[in-house]
Amino acid sequence: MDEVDKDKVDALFHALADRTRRDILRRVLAEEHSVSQLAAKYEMSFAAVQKHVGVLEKAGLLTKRRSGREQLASGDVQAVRSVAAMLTELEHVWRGRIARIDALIAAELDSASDPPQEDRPCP
Amino acid sequence: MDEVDKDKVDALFHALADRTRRDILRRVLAEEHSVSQLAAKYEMSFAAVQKHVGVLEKAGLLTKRRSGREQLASGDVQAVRSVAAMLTELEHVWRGRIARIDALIAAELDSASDPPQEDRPCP
DNA sequence: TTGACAAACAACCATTCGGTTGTAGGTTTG
DNA sequence: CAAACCTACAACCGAATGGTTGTTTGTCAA
Repeated sequence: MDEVDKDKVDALFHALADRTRRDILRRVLAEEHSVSQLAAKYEMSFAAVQKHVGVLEKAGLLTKRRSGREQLASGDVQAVRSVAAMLTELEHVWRGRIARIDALIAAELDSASDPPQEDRPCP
Repeated sequence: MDEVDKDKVDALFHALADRTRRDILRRVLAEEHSVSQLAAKYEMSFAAVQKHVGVLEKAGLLTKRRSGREQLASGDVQAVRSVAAMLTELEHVWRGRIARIDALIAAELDSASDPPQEDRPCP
């Protein structure tokens, strides 16, 4: 994976690592909102919400479009999917481990049913 | 959602928002590793890697088990799945928006094929 | 028993983060 | 035009983050 890609992934997860930003993302995925509309929903300054929107935008999780004097934010489901895909890939890594463990167990069972071997004078 | 849950989610995404931690998680999902084994893979101090492992552990993304003088870390795929599930839920929110838009369009097409209405003296 | 290795933990430092206030510019509306 | 509104942005502040070094404790091996 490229350095730039890693920066992108860092930005995506970091953007999602704040509850206010996750809430904003949920709203703009469900419907377009102006920054003011969003700011009205939270007990913090307009500038703070504006910054959160900026972080989500830089991460690519949301896009803005101008409409008169308002800036309308809309969630980008593709970016959300790309994050989900990374986690799925991690799950595949785990599946590989389980597959290897299963193979080991199978090999052990096999050898247990094998004909007696020369180095087994134990009992 | 509970406050404690939000703390948990914050911790999960924050833990994933660092490339070194994502790499560590990939390794321990594929196979158990001692902290020393992990530390050997990165160009940073043992203590730094130890901290990263600690962050992943607190987030619930990995568990440690003692073996002699080593501490073996193993990835928890359930935690990874829970994060993926949250993103899927976000995608569902977006689907709801699309469904509503489709409904609107359908309604508009319907009214276009409706019999002429009283307030349409335009042409 | 004495080293050598693995881990935990504390203290410190520079940077980033999440929040604030204040100022300035573009757009509607009266 | 003037007033109100929406947004952008800079400067600042306390807290958290990611890294370092150093010390301590527990475990294995010679």
